[in-house]
Amino acid sequence: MNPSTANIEEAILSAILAGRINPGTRLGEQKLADLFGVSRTRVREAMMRLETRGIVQVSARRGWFVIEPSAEEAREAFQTRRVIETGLLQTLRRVPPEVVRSLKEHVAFEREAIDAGDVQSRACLLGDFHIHLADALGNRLLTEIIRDLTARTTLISMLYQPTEKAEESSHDHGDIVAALETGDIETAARLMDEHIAKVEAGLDLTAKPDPLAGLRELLTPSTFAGAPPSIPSPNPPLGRAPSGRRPAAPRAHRHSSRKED
Amino acid sequence: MNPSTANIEEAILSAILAGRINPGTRLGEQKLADLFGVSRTRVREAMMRLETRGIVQVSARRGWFVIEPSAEEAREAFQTRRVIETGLLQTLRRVPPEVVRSLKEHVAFEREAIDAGDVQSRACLLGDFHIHLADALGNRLLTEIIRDLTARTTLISMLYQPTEKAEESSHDHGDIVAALETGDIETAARLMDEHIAKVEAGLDLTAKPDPLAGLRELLTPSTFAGAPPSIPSPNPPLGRAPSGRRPAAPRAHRHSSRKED
DNA sequence: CTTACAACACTTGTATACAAGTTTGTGAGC
DNA sequence: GCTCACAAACTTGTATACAAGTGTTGTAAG
Repeated sequence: MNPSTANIEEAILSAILAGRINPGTRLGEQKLADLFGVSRTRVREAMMRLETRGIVQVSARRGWFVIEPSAEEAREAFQTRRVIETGLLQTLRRVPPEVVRSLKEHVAFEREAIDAGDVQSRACLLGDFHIHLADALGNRLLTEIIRDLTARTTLISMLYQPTEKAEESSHDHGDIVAALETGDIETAARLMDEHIAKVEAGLDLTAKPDPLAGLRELLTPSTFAGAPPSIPSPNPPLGRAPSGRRPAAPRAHRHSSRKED
Repeated sequence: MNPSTANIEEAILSAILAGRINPGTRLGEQKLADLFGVSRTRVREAMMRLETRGIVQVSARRGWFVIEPSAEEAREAFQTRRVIETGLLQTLRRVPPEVVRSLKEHVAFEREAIDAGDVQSRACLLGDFHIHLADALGNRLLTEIIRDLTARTTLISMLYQPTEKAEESSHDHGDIVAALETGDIETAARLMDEHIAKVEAGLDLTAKPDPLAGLRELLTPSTFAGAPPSIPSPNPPLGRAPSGRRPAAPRAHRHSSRKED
């Protein structure tokens, strides 16, 4: 089968929603072209579409990178989600019983994944809850918008969230569904607002994302004996670059390895 | 200067927001490339970006067309706007005085354009009101979303609106601003909901958009003697001024479906 | 040992050529 | 006169070649 640009787009987006692709990841055109068995042209199309959806960014002649939202952009994304999702709930006059059932089922799946410790499924399901909720309105346009926003906030969480609070989120989801079941839309909207605000508050937006995070992650887990004694450690809050942020290069600048022994 | 893809994108989008480009207009790659003095590649990029934003659609090997939303899609677009814009207002806790002043000024401009009979400015300003309002939050992401949605509903209005009710819309805008000025956010949100609902209700979504509208429009205004006796005109008269300017794509070339006779 | 510099490999940006499909125009046959 | 078949013109789809930068690395001077 010959993957279309939509396939490529979708593959990347769902990988992001599932948390398999980190923010800042470089997505080389040629690599992707080889991977999907098409020419660069198609990959480029997909990347440009993803760029207009706010998922990736291009750095001129350096490559395509999964976005690394700044603190300001993170705030905007969460505010946008609060605006849209509370507005959505308030528009929902009544929730059909089968939708409630479907949502309850979804929350049950969340719990399952959490209990099983399945990190991948867990992240995917937690984001999917909001998409499913949007589906309740049956508005494809709105669902699409929320889907893109969810991808964005998922990436933000990966950048700034010190610890995942999956259980708490799932609990919130359960409360929202419960309110919907009793028909108390107003409460559901309030709970949603608080839920999103809570997720945002759980982030550490003051901490500049570590430009070496990718490398560090690649190196630390391999705890075999031959590894260097200690990676310098997640540094204390270092001063932020004053003028503009550079799209973090995935590879280290140069290893001025002054290791002290 | 060499127009970038963003320039092309923006040129087309603002032409749509200003009502200079009708839904269904064909946008040929080569024509646009010649017009902007670039190769097809750049035009293609711009079109694909606009496609992901829901502004144009491609019909395989036939061309790019400005979207002609179906009745169902129209409903979705208006519902989405209601959800987002009421949500936005409710998020707005207080409105800074200078924003209120700016909005009042904007409404004054609307009135001016309406009184002057400037159809082009009028349509542009009426849509721009909502974009300005979104600006009040200072959330660029949300503003961008609303901008795209406004483009979409502008096109829908061109397709389905039998008569423009510019004065009424501008009046509604004034009421909303007045409510904001007194700090009565709740009322502002309600007014906005009613306003958008009213605009939607003013459409005739039951009427299938005339696939020959473009052609008919091009032919009817020329009321010279030698013209064919009468264009069949299956629909009640649509009174759109010819405004003999030529759009970006000179040919309004429609895919003619089967005609009833 | 550090630093400056130049060459190199690699990536995206853009145009162009050709393939594939659609619409339009033309003429033969009835 | 009308319909149908077929060819020509035109349009988008896709790949490829080359141009233009960017970051890295090797090397030599201080």
